[in-house]
Amino acid sequence: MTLDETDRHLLRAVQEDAQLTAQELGERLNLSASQAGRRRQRLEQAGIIRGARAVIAPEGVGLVVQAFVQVQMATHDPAQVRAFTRTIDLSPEIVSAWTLTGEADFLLRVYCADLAALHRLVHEVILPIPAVARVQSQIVMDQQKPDAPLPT
Amino acid sequence: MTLDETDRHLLRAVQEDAQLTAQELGERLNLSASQAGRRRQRLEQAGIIRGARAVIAPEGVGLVVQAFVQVQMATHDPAQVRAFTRTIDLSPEIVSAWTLTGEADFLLRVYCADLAALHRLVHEVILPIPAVARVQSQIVMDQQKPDAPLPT
DNA sequence: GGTGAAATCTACCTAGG
DNA sequence: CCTAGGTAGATTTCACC
Repeated sequence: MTLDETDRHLLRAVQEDAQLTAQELGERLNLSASQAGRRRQRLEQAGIIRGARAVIAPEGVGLVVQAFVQVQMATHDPAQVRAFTRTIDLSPEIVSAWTLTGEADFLLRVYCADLAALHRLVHEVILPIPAVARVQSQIVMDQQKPDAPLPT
Repeated sequence: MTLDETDRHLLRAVQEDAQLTAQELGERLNLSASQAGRRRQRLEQAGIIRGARAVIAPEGVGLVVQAFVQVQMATHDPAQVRAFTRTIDLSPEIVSAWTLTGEADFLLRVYCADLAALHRLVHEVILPIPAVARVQSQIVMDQQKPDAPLPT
């Protein structure tokens, strides 16, 4: 699918606010409401706009500790790694997990109620998994740039 | 503000899909549409629901390389660091940036069109900044757990 | 690009604990 | 008195022109 400059502008707009009406979107793009709505719908059907997520204030729900946890595996044996990815799936504090190139095999993004909860997650949940060799957690002190739109 | 179990259930639901109608939300929560809408509105006004963002498929807009870039600073002098944070703000490929405890001072999340673009960002944009001492970038191979709702 | 029917939101109202 | 459910007018969407 080919995107023109107006499409890219639309994608930036809905990433900042998914609740814009077709009317408001049209004003930003210098389009009529019907054209703006039509373009948005086309991008949804093409799978480029995947959906919309509400943004929650973590402090509002008592999650004051954010951290990134790097995990190095002792083995790459699929059966062993599977026990680890299962734990990822089942731990609600782990909201995102990526496999990375380089020395750290996994990067986890976690939200906890307090430092003790983070400590428990690392030492009682992640480290005891046989496939895990080493864990390093870094606490987020400040978010300098908060989730900007993708560079389209 | 105090949240009951229904509020937490609502927050999980709108994080998965912010476009749910009050009707649909009510069905999931065993509430009438009017009550579901009222609760959502209350959580918005309390600032717990901050808004909604569209989720874009990165590949759909030609961004096939995702990476995390760790940056260690040579100095903590505010004026020097400022030049770095300004670059963060001005670089569209850098979508998120956090300051962390531990050896790496900043963690950047970046999206690029290709490996060459990532290489240029690191070597021609970030590394030349005087305040920057060391940069290590790790490319995302796979997203194991994709942005789950916050554990509420 | 515009229009109208259908659906949605939201402010207001009523009932029950 | 406070919370839940229902209703009607205004707003938004979307298929069609």
